[in-house]
Amino acid sequence: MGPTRHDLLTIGQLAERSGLATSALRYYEKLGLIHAERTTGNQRRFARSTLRRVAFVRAAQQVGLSLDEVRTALARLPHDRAPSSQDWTAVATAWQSRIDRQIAELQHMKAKLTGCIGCGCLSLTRCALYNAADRAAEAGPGARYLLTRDPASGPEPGPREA
Amino acid sequence: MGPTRHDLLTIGQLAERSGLATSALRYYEKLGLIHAERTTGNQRRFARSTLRRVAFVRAAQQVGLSLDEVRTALARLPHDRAPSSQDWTAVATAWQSRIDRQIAELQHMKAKLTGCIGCGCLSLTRCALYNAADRAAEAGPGARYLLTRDPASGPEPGPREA
DNA sequence: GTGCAACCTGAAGTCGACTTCAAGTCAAGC
DNA sequence: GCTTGACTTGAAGTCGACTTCAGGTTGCAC
Repeated sequence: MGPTRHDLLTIGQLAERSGLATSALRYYEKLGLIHAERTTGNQRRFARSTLRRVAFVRAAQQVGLSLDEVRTALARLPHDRAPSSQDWTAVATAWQSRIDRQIAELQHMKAKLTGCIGCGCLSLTRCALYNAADRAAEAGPGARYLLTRDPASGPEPGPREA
Repeated sequence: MGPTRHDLLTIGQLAERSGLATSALRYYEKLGLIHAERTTGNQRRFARSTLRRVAFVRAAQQVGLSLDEVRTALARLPHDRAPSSQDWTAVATAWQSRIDRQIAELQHMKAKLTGCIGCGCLSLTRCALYNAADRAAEAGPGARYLLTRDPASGPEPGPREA
């Protein structure tokens, strides 16, 4: 099954080449992330550039963006032609700082764990991990990947150990 | 509202002290993550140690564990008494390597972005980012945080640029 | 002994990112 | 021109981690 005709891909071909399911691609189209022309018989035909767009979406997801955020990011790139180096640099640096934040949070967490291994405590009053988890959890449900430490969460009346 | 009586906490008190909603605590109980005794009138009363247990759950979630995995992890710790230093060290080191993996993936992604900024390409054939995203996305739906690059995904018949 | 906040239950709803399903239509190779 | 696989649609289902709701009960201060 080589490419059937000129530059337009069927949804099946796009799926195969992008590694996504056709259902996902339809979903993306509904969200406005990608666009398809239609044959007289109402079947989708995707421009080859859609492959690039889809890849962009997946990459953005890996960085932690929601599809809604991806839509915004895509809106900033030129509509359906190749983005310039500048366009791309802006996006990529934004993503990098996002990644940096995520890494920083992970390292913070790791440092806490190290401390806890040292002390072996799991002490309610002393353990940094507890104080980390304590109030650190209002990031809502759903696709949280790694969130939120919340320093200085006010002095609690010290409880006895359990 | 000081602690009303001895060492048992109502669900409201536990909620306040742990920073979780009562609904979440009931949910945790249903999953078997925490345990409550009951008054004659069927109201929950939590041991003080539950606070520790809840903190453990939240900390584990931050590391990226699902509640189901947390249940497993909790099962490895002594039932409702303070875990020993050894118990804890085992868990914490496991978590650390998890964190390390996550960090590594993020750094991998970041490196790719840096490369892409350099080349400014968004080239279908050359850009590492595309090849990363290309087949990297079968981690199922839901709380994926940062996943999966999939090296060596077979040579595709090189497409022209879009 | 009464008022009311806090508690109880099970069922259903929510969110994001999809997948699955049913029932029908299109494209193209023979 | 017919068959068959790829496509179409909208609606509903899934998953994890909860929240919200409705309708009823308990605990405790006054």
